[in-house]
Parts: sequence; structure tokens; C-alpha cells
Amino acid sequence: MLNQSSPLDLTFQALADPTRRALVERLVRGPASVSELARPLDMSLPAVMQHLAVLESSGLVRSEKVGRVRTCRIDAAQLSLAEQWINQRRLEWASCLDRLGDYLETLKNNDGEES
Amino acid sequence: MLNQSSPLDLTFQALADPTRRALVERLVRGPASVSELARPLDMSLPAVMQHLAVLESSGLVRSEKVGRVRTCRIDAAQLSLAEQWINQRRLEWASCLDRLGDYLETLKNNDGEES
DNA sequence: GAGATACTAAAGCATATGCTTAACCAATCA
DNA sequence: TGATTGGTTAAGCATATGCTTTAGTATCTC
Repeated sequence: MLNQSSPLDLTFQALADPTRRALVERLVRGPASVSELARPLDMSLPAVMQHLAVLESSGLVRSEKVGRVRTCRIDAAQLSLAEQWINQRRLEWASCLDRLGDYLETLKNNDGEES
Repeated sequence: MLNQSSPLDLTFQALADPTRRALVERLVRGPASVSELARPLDMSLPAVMQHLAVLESSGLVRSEKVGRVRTCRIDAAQLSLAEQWINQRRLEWASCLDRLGDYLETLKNNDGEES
């Protein structure tokens, strides 16, 4: 495996966990402190911190500490990256279907011309 | 952890691996057999099969065996699911930014009215 | 029927992941 | 100053993941 993960690896990996998606769902509605984020979650604070570390290393979340409270916020650029990858695949898939459609159409027409 | 993964978990998890994304990138251009998919990849056939199993259990890929060859193809519905989740988050984030903008605008106006 | 081909099944292994608990530090409050 | 609050570090543990190799089992092809 050997840690050479691409940004896309890290982003999808980050989104693959329900707790982390819950954190993202919370953070898109505005910034929050660590303990604020942890409150509704049914796990220890260190566990939440580890999820936040994953989100931060993927670039989905940024944070800064003022006094003793760390405030976390979304970085939407990384969300776009993941979305774009998926969107690109769907576009290719659609154009593949189109070509298939054209091909089938051609077959049908040629069939019509045969005797 | 205890295997109770949601479809979204499985989909993002499936997309988190570069080999599996490569398989998806290949398959959006049309169906392919297992060995055809394995050919360009630098790993054993069983390893590729395991990746395909992950993709299939996530719903991103379907396959059927005819004779001795198994043909794999994309199921785009599952791609949409992942895309929709991300898109939803981006929409919420945008509307959050809008509200913030409105709020700042209000502050500015009130500021102008003061003294 | 004897290969070759295409895939599958099983075991094993190294590393990664998702938690926990038990300290610990550093701002803030009383 | 001494307690509280908010966060951090470290260690440990169970399970999951991503491979490997080895040994199959069906299907073709000749």
C-alpha cells in the first residue's frame, strides 16, 4: 500500500465513513469547534479528532486554533475535485451509450436496405 | 466497525482506491472481461478479482458470466448516488455563504445608518 | 481426450483503520 | 491559585484491506 495516496484517494477515503460524512454535513452549514462537532456523535473526543485529522489531510476541512478552541470549516474546492471525477465518468458513460445507440441505428438501417 | 455499511459508504470506499477508479475509467468506455481488465494492471489476477468484487458489492459494477468469460459493465445509478451526495453538500455550502453575504451586507448598511 | 484459457477459492501476511483509555497541556474562570 | 474547559498525545487492540501464492474448476480448442 505504501502511503503514496493521491488527493482523490484521500478525498473519497475521507467520504467513505459515515461519521466523517456527518461532520461534513454539519460543517457545510457553517464553522464549528471540535467539541461542538463531537457533541452529537456517539464516540470519544479523540476518535472525533482522528476523523477530523483524516478530513483535514484530505483537504476537505481546514481548521485554526484561537486560544484553546479549534474552529473547523469546509474547504469546498476538494468537494469539487471528487464531484468532477464522478461527473467526468458519467459524461464518458453517456457518450458511450450514444455511440452504442448510433451503432444500433446504423445496424437497423443497413438491415432495412438488405433484401 | 461491524459490517453495516450503507450504499454511500460502499460507493465512496470503492472509489477510494486508484486501481478501482482505473477499472471504472475503463468500464465507462464499454464492457470488458475480467482478464481484459486485468491486462494493463500491475498485479495478479486474483487481486483484480477482489477489486471487482468490491466494485460489484458497491453496485458500481455488474457482471455476468457466459461460458467461461465474465463480462463486467458499469451501473451508472450508483455513480449518481455519490455525485448527488456531494452536490447536495455543495449546494448547502453555497447557500450558507449566501446567508453570510446577506448578513455582512446588513451589517454594512446598519453601519452606514449609525451616529 | 489433452492441452490451453478464463476465472475462482482459499490461505496467509503486512499494513491500515477505527476505535478505546489514560495521561497530559494550556487557556479560562472563580 | 486552583479547578474547569477544550483539546492533544500516546499506546493498545480488534477488525479490515490489499495484496500474494497455490491450487483448483469449468470451458473452449485442437
